[in-house]
Amino acid sequence: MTTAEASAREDTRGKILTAAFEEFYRHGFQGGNINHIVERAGITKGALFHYFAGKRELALVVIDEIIGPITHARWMHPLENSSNPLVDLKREIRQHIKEDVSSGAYLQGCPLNNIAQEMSPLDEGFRKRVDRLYSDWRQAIAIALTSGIKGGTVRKDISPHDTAALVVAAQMGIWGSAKNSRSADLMIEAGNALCGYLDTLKPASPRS
Amino acid sequence: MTTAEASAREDTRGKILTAAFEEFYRHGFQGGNINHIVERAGITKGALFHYFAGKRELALVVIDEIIGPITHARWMHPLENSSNPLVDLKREIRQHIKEDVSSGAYLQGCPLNNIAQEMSPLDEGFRKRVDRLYSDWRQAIAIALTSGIKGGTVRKDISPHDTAALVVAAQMGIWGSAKNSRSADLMIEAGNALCGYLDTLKPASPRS
Amino acid sequence: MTTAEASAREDTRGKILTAAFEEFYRHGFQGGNINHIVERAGITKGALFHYFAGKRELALVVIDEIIGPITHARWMHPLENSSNPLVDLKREIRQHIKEDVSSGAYLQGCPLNNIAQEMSPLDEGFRKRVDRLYSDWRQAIAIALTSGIKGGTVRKDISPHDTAALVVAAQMGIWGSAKNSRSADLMIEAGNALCGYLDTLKPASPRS
Amino acid sequence: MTTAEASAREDTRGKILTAAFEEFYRHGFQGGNINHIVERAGITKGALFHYFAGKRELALVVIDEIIGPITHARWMHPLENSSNPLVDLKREIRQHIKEDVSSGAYLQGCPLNNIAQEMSPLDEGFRKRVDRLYSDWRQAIAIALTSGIKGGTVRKDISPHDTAALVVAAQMGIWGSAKNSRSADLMIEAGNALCGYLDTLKPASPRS
DNA sequence: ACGTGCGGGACACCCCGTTAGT
DNA sequence: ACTAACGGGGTGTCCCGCACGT
Repeated sequence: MTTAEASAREDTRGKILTAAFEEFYRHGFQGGNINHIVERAGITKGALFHYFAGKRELALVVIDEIIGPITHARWMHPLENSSNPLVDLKREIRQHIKEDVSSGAYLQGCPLNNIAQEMSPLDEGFRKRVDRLYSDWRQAIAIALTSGIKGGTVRKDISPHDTAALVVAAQMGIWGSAKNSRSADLMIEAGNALCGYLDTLKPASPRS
Repeated sequence: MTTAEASAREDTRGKILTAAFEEFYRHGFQGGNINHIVERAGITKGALFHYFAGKRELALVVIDEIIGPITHARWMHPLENSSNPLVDLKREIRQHIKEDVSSGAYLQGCPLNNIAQEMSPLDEGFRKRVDRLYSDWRQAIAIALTSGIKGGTVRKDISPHDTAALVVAAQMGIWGSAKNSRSADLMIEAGNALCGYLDTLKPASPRS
Repeated sequence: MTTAEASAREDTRGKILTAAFEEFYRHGFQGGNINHIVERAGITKGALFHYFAGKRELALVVIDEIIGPITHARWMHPLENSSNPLVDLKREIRQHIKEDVSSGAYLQGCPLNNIAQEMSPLDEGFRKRVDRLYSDWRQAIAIALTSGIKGGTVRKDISPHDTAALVVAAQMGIWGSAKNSRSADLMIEAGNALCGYLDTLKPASPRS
Repeated sequence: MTTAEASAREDTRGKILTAAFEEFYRHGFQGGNINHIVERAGITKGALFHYFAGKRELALVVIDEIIGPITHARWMHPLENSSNPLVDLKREIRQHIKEDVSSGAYLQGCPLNNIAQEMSPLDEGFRKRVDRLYSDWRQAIAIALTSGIKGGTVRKDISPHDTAALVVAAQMGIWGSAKNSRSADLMIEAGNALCGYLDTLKPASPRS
């Protein structure tokens, strides 16, 4: 295969994935329409079927190749080798809120959470892939908190494992709340409260 | 209309609503099947369309008459006239986790959140009803916290409004996390962390 | 339900079955087209789906309610209480050949055999229903032959069981041959030979 | 073209034909799937369409080059220059039943008859090729019987033409019956009866 | 108040064939 | 000779809602 063909292939495949991500993000998996995907990608059903075995398989690849990398990039990479996880977590949170508010993404919800809530109880294939991402995310936070405890930037009496579970859950809930309420303010306010919570995890300052 | 007729009417209507709640809870609104509802309710489609204008209207009534009352009973009533909101909130949370773990409800997610995540961006009618419930819930917590501040059982330097938003969001996220992971442990651990957060809202003990 | 409704129901159901029989007879089950059936029956797909769960189930009912009764009426009933099975069998064979030749049915083959050859190896549900009809047919012949042996109109040294199997097989093959060759003559000639075979089953005349 | 090239060509073509025969034998022509053929042959669709104009043409070549030669070898060649056609026919029949029972081929039916029953009324190209094979077969038997009459091994008062038609039809029907019933016994029993029929074609022994 | 036959349409699937390339 | 991306359409499924009945 030539380079041109390979890139054409990746191009078409990528267009399908992008269009599928958009469609499923907007209408959910069950509500998503294959014809819309085909139209938006500017291809035909034959091409789609050539690359993906069906709607379900397409959605699973969207999770693996679109949603997964985004989640890693946004939530996990910034915490790697963090010396002060509380600061880094707060920066992440504020950064993500700022972006979602200005882009309007807060109105559509978290792509990962959307698909999770819809499909987890219905399809084990979806559930496993989504759960892996959330597990990784929780673990990344727990590791950062543990290293923060060692480095003295985090209180020693908290459970990194439980705390990580709460932080992830809170962010799922915050984005979901903002979506339901169509309220950027709500996102900001709850975000502030979450940052306030993270502040309580700092070691008691020696003298105050 | 006689009393017997009226109660027969309520009986049929109630059976439809119960069956519809079950169906939408399990498969979502878009994935829910009217024929299944009809079968489970032991009635016919004619009866369903006699009482409800369509699938959408049926689901809206389910929110109003089934999910709404449950939410009020579980989350809002226990906080009314609370003298110590932190204690009451923690009791609520632990109670709900215990129930959901033993009933297996943690596997299906929160009925309100499920429908919220699926339908809020797609249909304004759904969104408004769901948002009203969440708003009420947040307000109930905020009022309780405010009264706690006045009563000296809650720190004075926190924002009841923001805190309420976080508490509600956290619980949305916790139940959703447990659903995705099929893990009761995760629900318990994140619940513990949430209770730990609530403990940080207590006024600094006079001497420490 | 009123009589009018019931008969309307039977009417629609019957129209679908008749149209389906025609379609499957002409194009086979796999090649048969549901849209053609709907058009020919003058109904809609909704009505078809109301009465039958799908293409497969429709075809199975066609076997039970159309092909089965025809087969019984043509091949089995005339042999009941036969005192001279060889004569009755030959009359059946000649009668059926005459009818098929004049109606042109010899060009389309035997409805039962068509569906049998196509679907038996692919679907156990089809196979069982078809096999039951052929079994009944063979048994009807075997019983008649046995009773002919007792009555002295059939040779005592033949196996009614094996002979019945051959007679049925021969008729399957004769109709099939005529279909392939588009030749009424072939059907007549092979039918003559089959009648000749039946003649050899007569007891040796006492003196000759 | 070199010898190596030619043989490579024949190799690919042959693999396609073998795979196509298998597929059409199992699922019929209409139910047969080109992708399965391509996969089983270990080639690509491009190669298939390079050698054959389409699904239909492929199937026609399968008849000509696979099914036809098999039929000739099994049914016609053994009868050439037969001095005692009844003995040779019976040997053929018993041999073929033994083989089909032990190989399980009785469950799949006769490849020629399968395609004949499915496609003869739908496509004249199929019909003509299939009919030619059956005609040849009938003629081979008729010629052998005629020569048997001349040689004194067959009764003089039978019609070789009609008898040949019945013998071929009976074998079509026997194999078909066994396929429908999934019964090797049925094949054997009907085969016995057919051999019994052939025995009646022997000239009456001078005195007994 | 409630049953039932039925309308009409959309949706996912999947499949045969072509064409630009090497 | 052979490849692989791709075209385009037909097919079965199935579902929501209506229009009558009684």
